[in-house]
Amino acid sequence: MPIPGRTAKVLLVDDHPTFREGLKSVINHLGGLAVCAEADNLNSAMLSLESEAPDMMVVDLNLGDDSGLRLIQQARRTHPNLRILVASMYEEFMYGERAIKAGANGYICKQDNPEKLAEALELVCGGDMYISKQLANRMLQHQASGAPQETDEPVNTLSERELQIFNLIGNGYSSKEIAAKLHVSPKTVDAHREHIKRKIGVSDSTRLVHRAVEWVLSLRK
Amino acid sequence: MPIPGRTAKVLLVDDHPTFREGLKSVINHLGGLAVCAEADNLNSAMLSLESEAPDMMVVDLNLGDDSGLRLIQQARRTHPNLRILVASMYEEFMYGERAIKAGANGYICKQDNPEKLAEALELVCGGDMYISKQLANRMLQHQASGAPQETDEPVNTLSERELQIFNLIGNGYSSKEIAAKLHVSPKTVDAHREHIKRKIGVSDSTRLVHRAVEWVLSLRK
DNA sequence: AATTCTATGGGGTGATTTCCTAAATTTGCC
DNA sequence: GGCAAATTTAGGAAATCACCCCATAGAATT
Repeated sequence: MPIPGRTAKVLLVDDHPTFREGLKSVINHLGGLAVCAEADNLNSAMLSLESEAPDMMVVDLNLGDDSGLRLIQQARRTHPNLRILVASMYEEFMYGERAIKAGANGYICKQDNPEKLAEALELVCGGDMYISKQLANRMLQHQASGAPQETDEPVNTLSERELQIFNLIGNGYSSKEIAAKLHVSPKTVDAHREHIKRKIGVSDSTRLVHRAVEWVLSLRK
Repeated sequence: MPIPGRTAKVLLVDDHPTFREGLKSVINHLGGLAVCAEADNLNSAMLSLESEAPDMMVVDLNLGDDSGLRLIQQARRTHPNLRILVASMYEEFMYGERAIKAGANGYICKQDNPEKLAEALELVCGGDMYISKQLANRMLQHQASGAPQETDEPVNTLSERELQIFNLIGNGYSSKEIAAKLHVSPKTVDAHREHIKRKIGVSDSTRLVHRAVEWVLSLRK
């Protein structure tokens, strides 16, 4: 019984109508929850938040143009008590931390079965967080290691030099090339890379490149 | 009335249970069709083809390890009369031609609305093809010119396995992770990476990741 | 003045990449 | 059917890189 005394209203935000259909089916069989509106992009989701005043939002991170994280940030700012559950097709370790920092209350994968989805829905609707132990631990470690965990994108905490290198990585340059370009030792670039990795919270260099490219491409649009 | 005189049996193959739920909902409201089995990977799908003898299969291309195309090929070989409809999260022009060549009878996007899905289901189940005019034209042109499409992106010259790995790289997975996902040696993945690099013309692994991420992000419209 | 942050790099170990090679399988073609 | 080409698989060796700890010096902050 997530919201005492009445049925909780849920807004679905996903750009796949058939997936929304499935979500609706699961939610309506759950009891205590009812879908009150649907949206397939950031703007119509924000409008529905105003007009329908839902208690909870289930949101995909990839709304065609990747605006899921921004939607979470905006919704969290304007609706502090809204419960937000992320349903992403990507594994938790890829987007989980960013989603939680943006203001989500829980994260599940679309690959998860309906039982897990139901569990997450009930917990998040009841006001609890729903994240895996692994992610919780990872976030605690990042917290403990002094990572400046603002609601901001971690990119903003990079120093100028680090941002410059992050940008070059995102444009496809190797460490050696960056070193040559900046007239410093490859070891220096290496050190910067390590710092960047710690700041944005990735564990290996494959994902550093991935993030960097993602970021660079997000600037071009 | 797709199959005269009786209800057509449909097998759903998708690794997102909630999406399957949505598909089921649409299909069961359609009349003339009924879901007889579900699967979330290549092997269990092939087993269901044997045990349930469905008339039709609705299949996602990205079954966790991206084995959808291979499933279509195998299913087409062993079940020549099976109707196969692809429901992919990627737009038709990216995977459509590959899917049809592998043996599919139709292709829709998960972003399409249930009406279009219903239309595709009925047409394909009735024995027709369901592809857009654009794709049909493109395939005819390729057929006519005979030559491998030089004007196309080099990505299209990748073999199926190579494309699968390219895609996983673009989603941020390391070679080791890909090897585990595909149940092959990391050395094999490395070899594929080398081949891919040669085909798309990049010299080092940083740029390979860069191109892969770029490509994957370009798939999300 | 002390501390933290930033930029710069060294050193060493183990993992990864790269290159070469090669077998089994599949595919395409005549 | 059968041969050639491409694909998929993977091993070994050498080169490279990632990733850990560490150090120095200047700048910024407190």
